[in-house]
Amino acid sequence: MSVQWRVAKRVDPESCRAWQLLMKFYFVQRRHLPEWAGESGLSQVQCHVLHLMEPGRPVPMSRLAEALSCDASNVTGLVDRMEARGLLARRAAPGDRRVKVLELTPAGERLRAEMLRHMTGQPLPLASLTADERRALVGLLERLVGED
Amino acid sequence: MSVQWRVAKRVDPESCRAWQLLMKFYFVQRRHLPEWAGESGLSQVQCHVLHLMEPGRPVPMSRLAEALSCDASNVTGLVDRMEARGLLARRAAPGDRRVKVLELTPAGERLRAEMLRHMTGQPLPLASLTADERRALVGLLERLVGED
DNA sequence: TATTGTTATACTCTATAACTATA
DNA sequence: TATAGTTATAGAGTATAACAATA
Repeated sequence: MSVQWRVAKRVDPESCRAWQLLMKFYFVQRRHLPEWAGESGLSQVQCHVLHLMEPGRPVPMSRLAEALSCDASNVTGLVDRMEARGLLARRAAPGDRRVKVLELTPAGERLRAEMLRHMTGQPLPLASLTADERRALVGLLERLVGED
Repeated sequence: MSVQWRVAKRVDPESCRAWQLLMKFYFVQRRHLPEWAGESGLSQVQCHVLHLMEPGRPVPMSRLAEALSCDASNVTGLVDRMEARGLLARRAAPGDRRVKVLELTPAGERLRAEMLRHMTGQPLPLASLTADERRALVGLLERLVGED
């Protein structure tokens, strides 16, 4: 870890400020996550699962563990509880009898849609931006978060 | 909840897209939070506490519960564990003998600085933006997340 | 009376290690 | 042998209710 290396890693002030604000945004959102769950009592990780599970797109358990950056044994219990609540279901995967894929139930799809509705509009004052500014923000975020 | 109300709440496509991307950003960051904790094994909520606790600024327990949107009884256990790890300390508050204020220890300050360093630069490709774009992003985020 | 923080309790989240079934 | 998922276990996070000390 030489001086040269540290100099090479030095970033400009705008990037530092941008990162400060992105971190702050993350924690502001984290604080308001209970509101997104609404009356349903979803936990943070359950909100994350619901966000990841798109209707009509089965997801193997192992892929969920990867997407959550958590251990596979964790996913077992998590899916147990969400399945017991009727939000999703395990199904056999064609081609490999070891894997189980997850699908949203109709109730799960409804709750997911409700959560997404709760998330949009709170708590940031997006309306305070002009139409041009919103377009610029979308363009920048597309570059950062990507399309996938 | 009349039809008029629902029409009044309708938002433009740019705002919808912006919200989709902001939500995605949140969950992308959430996934990478274990990396921010580095070798220290900090949990998500402990990272949140460290982010909130600025060196030299004592915080009452009740204010921490409010900032985390969680119950006061939760804060008791959380602070117990972080205090046991030597990251922060309870102190009596002048003027009101009911309240206890929290302060970072030197070890807590060091770990906080290390966490902030880990957070900046990962996992978003901020370097892919031009200097002008970074300035624009900072300006928009300042408006959204505010200064506080 | 109201507020700050704690305790007791119960449930959820999380990782580690050992295991089964399948590839 | 390696991989997908489960079980057992232990510790951390979380809310509810009841409580003590203070305002």
